[in-house]
Amino acid sequence: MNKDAQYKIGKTARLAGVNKETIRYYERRNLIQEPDRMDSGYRLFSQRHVDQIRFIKRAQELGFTLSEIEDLLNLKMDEGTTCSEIKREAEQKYQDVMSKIEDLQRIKATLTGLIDSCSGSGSIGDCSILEALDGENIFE
Amino acid sequence: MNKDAQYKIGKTARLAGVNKETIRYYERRNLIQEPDRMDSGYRLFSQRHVDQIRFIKRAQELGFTLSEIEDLLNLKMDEGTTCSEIKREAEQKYQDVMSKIEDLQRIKATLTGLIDSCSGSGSIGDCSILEALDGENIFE
DNA sequence: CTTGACTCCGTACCATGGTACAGGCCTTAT
DNA sequence: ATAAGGCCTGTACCATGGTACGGAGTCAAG
Repeated sequence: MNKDAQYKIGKTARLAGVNKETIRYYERRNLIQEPDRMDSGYRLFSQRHVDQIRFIKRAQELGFTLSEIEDLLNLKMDEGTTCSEIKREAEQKYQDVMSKIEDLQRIKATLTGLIDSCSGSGSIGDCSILEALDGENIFE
Repeated sequence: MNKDAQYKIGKTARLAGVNKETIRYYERRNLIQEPDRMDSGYRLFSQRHVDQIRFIKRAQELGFTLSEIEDLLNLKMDEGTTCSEIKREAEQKYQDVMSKIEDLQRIKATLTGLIDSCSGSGSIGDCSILEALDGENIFE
């Protein structure tokens, strides 16, 4: 378990739980540091790279886009960054998530209304769901 | 207000509240019937087309993708479709929306936890948000 | 030393929902 | 009759987050 172990891309991908192509893609997008190279040109990644890829994956699970994660990583690397800057990013993302939830709640309410209005029997000539979608009054 | 009025694409786009290119795109995707054509090749749309484009837009606002809307339109056109089939689609979409909401609720809770854990002062060396993203234990 | 597995790079492609030309023809108002 | 504006097609491009492929070079185990 050498701290300075170097992994080729396949092993790195397995350790980080992603596809090899994803790693190359992250490298192109500058989401990870350029790896060392063997004489042959093979990439050599360190444990830090693996950790960073996992960081990216976790941030994605929290709804951050890769661009936002890039910003986050830049903040993370910068000695001058304060904790409050990071917190502000998290709070911004919290607001984003909240507003997505609100959008979906409205959609859900509309769907509930449509579903309740539909008897579920008969032909589509009388379907109140289609009528509502045809009309102007869905979001009243 | 002739029921059989025929509009060229620009007017149709204004009436339906979309971009001209969007109409052509919907036509390519078979989301609207092929319009009549003038001798010159100009498309001539009817009020029915306008209504259909609005139908599509409203269904989109409810979270249906264009592929799903295509299915919905096929059901709508088919005389043999029953109201319960339409209702089933709506219920399926309701489930989709619910599960998106649930995902976002979990994300929101995680973000809340991270934000609360962060004092907001100090340098990033001590930032509990970054620590959590570095660690394994974000989701509990 | 051979052979299979691995890696390289560049490019193209996937889905999603459009938008933006370019070059040329058509319509409409004056 | 002419000019401005609208419309045609085909193709390329936008963002997002990757995945796939081909042809060539490399590594490692037996």
